[in-house]
Amino acid sequence: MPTIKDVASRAGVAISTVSAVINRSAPVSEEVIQRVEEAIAAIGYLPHGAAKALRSGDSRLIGLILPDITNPFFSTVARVIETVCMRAGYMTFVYNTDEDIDHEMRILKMMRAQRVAGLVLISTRSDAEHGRRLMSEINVPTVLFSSSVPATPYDAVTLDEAMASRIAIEHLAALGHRRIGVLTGRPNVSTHEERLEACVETMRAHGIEPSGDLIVAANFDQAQAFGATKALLALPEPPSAIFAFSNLMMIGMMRAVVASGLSCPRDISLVGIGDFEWPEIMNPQMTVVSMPAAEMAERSIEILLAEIASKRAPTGRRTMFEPRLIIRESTAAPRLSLPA
Amino acid sequence: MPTIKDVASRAGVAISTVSAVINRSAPVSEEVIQRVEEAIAAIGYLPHGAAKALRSGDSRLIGLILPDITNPFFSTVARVIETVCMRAGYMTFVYNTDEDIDHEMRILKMMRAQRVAGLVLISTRSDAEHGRRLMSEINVPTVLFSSSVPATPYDAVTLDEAMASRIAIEHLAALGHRRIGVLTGRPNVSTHEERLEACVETMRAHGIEPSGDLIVAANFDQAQAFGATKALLALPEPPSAIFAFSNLMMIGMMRAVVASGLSCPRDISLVGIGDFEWPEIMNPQMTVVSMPAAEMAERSIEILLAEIASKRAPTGRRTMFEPRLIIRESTAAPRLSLPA
DNA sequence: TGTATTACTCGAAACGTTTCGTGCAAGCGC
DNA sequence: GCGCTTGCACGAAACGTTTCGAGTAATACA
Repeated sequence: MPTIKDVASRAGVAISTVSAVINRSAPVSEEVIQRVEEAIAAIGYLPHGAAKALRSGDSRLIGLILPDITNPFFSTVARVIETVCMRAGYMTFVYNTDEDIDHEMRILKMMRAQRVAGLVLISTRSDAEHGRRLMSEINVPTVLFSSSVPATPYDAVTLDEAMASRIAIEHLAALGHRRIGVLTGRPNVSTHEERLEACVETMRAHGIEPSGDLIVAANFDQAQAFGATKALLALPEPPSAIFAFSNLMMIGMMRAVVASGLSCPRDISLVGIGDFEWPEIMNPQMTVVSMPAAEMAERSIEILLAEIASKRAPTGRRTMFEPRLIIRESTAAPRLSLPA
Repeated sequence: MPTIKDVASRAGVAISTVSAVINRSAPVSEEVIQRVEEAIAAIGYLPHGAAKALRSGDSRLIGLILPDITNPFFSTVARVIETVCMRAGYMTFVYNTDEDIDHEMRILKMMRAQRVAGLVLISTRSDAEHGRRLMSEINVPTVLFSSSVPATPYDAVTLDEAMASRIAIEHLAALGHRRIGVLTGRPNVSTHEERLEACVETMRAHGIEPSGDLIVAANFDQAQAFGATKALLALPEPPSAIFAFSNLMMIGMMRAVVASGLSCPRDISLVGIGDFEWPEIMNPQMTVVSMPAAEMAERSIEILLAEIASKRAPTGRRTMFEPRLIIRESTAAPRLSLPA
């Protein structure tokens, strides 16, 4: 591959002059610019990214760490971030953690080895201990996405998680449901904790005493949600509605309802957090709490790029977005309401 | 950030010795290895990727270029490739072309600037002219995925496209369909060309003369498939079945059927190429020609890594995988068959 | 007309590694 | 006891850039 040296000698100028015209970092005469650009085109020169990064100390690389790109929510996040980064002259590394904390740390290490200029991190845990580990492993501007980690100075972009639970439970309560099942995520994850707390609060506010039997952790996982839903449905007194904390768990619920020979919403109402791109092809069309994925992604990368550009310390601010309840077909009044 | 120099001075050895223990590239006494490893751990040293790449001439980077990571087919491809690469000590860049040929070339350029060691490319076009452009732009081992480009020396991993069309059309013909619509992709794409040719052949083999009215290009696109399907349905003599060349177009078809107030498979049968992860939550469950996405991805990256490792020229071989017809609910016998 | 300024170009150092030739001591065969 | 190999450690060069101080010619100012 040709180097800047080849360009220089072909154009009959010094290496530093070529650099100046490429980066427009110093005044160069029109005539020399011409010659250099011709030389570049003629030999097909492309600056060597690693050499540039090494010398300038700026990798122009950004890392995105998320649970699973296969999840449509995360893939749209990735697309948005990639697009914005490219426009700003950054390339992106996208890596999957599979919600495995050790793997997350391993990926963080790889990113650090690449000297990424910044990180958007959808972390798998959000307790203080993990926060400390993160702090020791991360030495670049970082924004947390869809989770907030205490004891940590990073900016965060999240949903208003409490509101998400509240509008879902209120919808169900308004329909007349009293026995409401909840498929939650996993302890030490802020989305889990905050949504769960708001669920309980909202139920109590509506005179429903949350029952431990009906609130089950399903790890944000489709298969676990399937199993948990079947178990819930097999209870002597099954819930008349179930609320799930993720889009994948919603799918698990629906599969379980089908597999149990029941029908939604006739036998059971279903709501979840996270929308689907083509609701009309689903059976039934799901009532969901939808989150503005693209807007959130855009905001997070904007915050990150601003922090990188300004070289300012993070503010530790949390930017929240509002979820929206979309009522479709999967929720209805309970079939027969038992006397309270 | 600490450098190898800091490690060296803390361990009381030369820089080259540190390098030798890190890379196990030369014999080092057990005692010195100890000291060096302690020093590394103590100061939290991580080799500088760009410096390594620059000096060694090996970026340990692999590029994956695909149409749209948001498409579940491609996101599973990306996951597989990322996983295999990481295991082999490579990092991956994943970029979306949006099926825009100029954007594809731009991304190729970025990849070249990063001096990626290899490329798996799901190209947007596959005519000879594009092949020539590719050849001039690509100077690293490359495997083409899901497309084959003539006049090009690259290895390719694809579906047996002819078989995909054949089994779909044969299924429809066996059910008794005579007026079969086809939603194709876009000219100059090998998946389009090969599938279309096989469609026509198979129809003729079954005594069905393909009609130009019923074969419409929808660009592999969901929205265009929606429109095309509505148009097909509004024909004076609408088809009794439609076959689409992609999973997204299948969704477009189903939406169009719903929007037209019709019912599948009662009023029309629908088949497509590409499966969905949770067919049972769809209405109706789709009959599809499924392709082994993960296996294909795995094979392609294996071929690429082998080519990189062996430093051998590509063989130009095409590895084909067999599609499989999965019959579910969206196909049935035509409602009333007109006399031929 | 002399001097300060500007516009341009250049050469060399530096970024953090790997690689290679060299040196040195110990062990070996004869 | 001598020369050879072997095992280990070292120093310096090189990878392809950017950056910076310095040099030169032309222009502007007084």
